[in-house]
Amino acid sequence: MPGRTPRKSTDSASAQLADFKVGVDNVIFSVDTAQNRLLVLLVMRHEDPFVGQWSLPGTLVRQGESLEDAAYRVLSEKIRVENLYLEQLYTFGGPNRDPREATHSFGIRYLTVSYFALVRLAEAELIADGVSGIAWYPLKQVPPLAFDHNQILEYGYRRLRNKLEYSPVAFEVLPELFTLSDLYQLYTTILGEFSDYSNFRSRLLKLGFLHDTGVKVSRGAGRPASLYRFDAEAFAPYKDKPMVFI
Amino acid sequence: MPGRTPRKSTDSASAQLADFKVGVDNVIFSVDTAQNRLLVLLVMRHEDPFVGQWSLPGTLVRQGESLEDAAYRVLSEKIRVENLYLEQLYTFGGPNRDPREATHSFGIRYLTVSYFALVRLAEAELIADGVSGIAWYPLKQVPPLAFDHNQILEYGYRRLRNKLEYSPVAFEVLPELFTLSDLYQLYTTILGEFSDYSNFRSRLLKLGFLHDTGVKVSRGAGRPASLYRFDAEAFAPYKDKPMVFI
DNA sequence: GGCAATTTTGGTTACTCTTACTATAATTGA
DNA sequence: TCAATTATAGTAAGAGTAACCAAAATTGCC
Repeated sequence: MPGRTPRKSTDSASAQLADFKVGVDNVIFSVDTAQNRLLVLLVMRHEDPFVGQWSLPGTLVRQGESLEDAAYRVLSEKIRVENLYLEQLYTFGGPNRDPREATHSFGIRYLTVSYFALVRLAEAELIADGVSGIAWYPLKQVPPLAFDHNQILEYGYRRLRNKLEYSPVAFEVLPELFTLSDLYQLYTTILGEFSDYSNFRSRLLKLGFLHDTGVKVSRGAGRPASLYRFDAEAFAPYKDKPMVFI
Repeated sequence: MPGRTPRKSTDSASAQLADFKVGVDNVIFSVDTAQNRLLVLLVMRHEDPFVGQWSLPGTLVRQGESLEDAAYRVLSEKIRVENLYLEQLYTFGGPNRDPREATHSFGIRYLTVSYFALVRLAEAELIADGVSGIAWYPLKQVPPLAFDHNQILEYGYRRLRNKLEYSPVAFEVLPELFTLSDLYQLYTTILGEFSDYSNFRSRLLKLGFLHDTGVKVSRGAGRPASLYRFDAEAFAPYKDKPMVFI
């Protein structure tokens, strides 16, 4: 398209195109039902930019590798996990978001595609190799992170709050068996106070996708609670419907 | 981190990293209230891969340019528009999604960050420069597109349907002044039958963010309808609340 | 063992919202 | 002027919600 680009440059566009390295960074959440805390997985950096600082687990994308493959690869390098929920979050690609852009060769940009993941704490075994620091951090205690990772984390947390309201992601982070109180605590710690416990119970139970196993557990004082299990099949009718789990 | 990469390769990671060109592609929706059709903006390709085929308006990202800037740049090259809603949609970056990866130099990958935009038809003047084909296509009549753009479009359409249910994006595509029937038609053409018109009216009106201008318009037979205006301030209380506009 | 505190569970009641439907008003076209 | 059409208004039954309350089953302490 000759003669119409509104910028300070020639029309042979390739002259001014940016070259990119592409990374993926994972925001991996879990919950500690015992202590009732939302956790996020962080890793210590051992390489050049931001050495010694905590960061989201990420990697650069390799030749022939899809973005999602790369996301799974980092994950599998850090934790051994049975089930996990993974979805793409947001892409950060502005100039100057990575210090390597300035130091390295000429004009390379660093773009990152962030992914959002949920895992069950009990099923996620951290891979400690002696060298790399890796830890579940309570969200409230997350330190300043490398790169723009605090921003990415904030983005992931927003996504978590949204998804919690109208999709059954709660059951991706809760243990396989959980009490209704666990479920309620999860909602309140993430969304804040939002409903009476008693009403929450009856609403959820009426929907019919929580099955009472009959097993009772006692945690400290009080009447023992029933352990429930999420029934994905029974949930199916609500899939893709605009339903709100307040 | 020496000695732990589970792949067929050396540890000096940079050897196997992919190099990327990054593009943005816009899924731009509007509605024709007269004919009651959902429209998407397509452009004819004049360059090498997929010459002569329709595609989403897109471009490659330039040096120093942010992703969003690039999205706005394409947009402003194609249409002159007063207001517009723009948000990032999804990033497609798998290998082999662009034929140039095979033909061009060694190992370059093409990644695209897609954006989702809504504009008012009356306020969007298409920029015809004699050369480039550009057109509003009714969604149902979209032909096979270049690259994986049909997939991106499908993704954008899904986003539109979702957003329509719990956010006031309808007022981004409707004209400034609209009748309640316009609004209802928009919802039904995009979401399908979902509610009685009478109930839809009273529900929306009770929420209090639609202001009756008092002006009446007559379109063919039937009683003239009032023109309404969306009041963003009055809507504010519902912002970020899990409210469904079914 | 008994009692208080605690937590789960199962309600009740008033109120709001939704749904399905009916009726009336104001226009156009024949 | 009348029929068709579209907008607007309202109503009644039923479903769902919110704010409570009470009983049941445990722990911990005396």
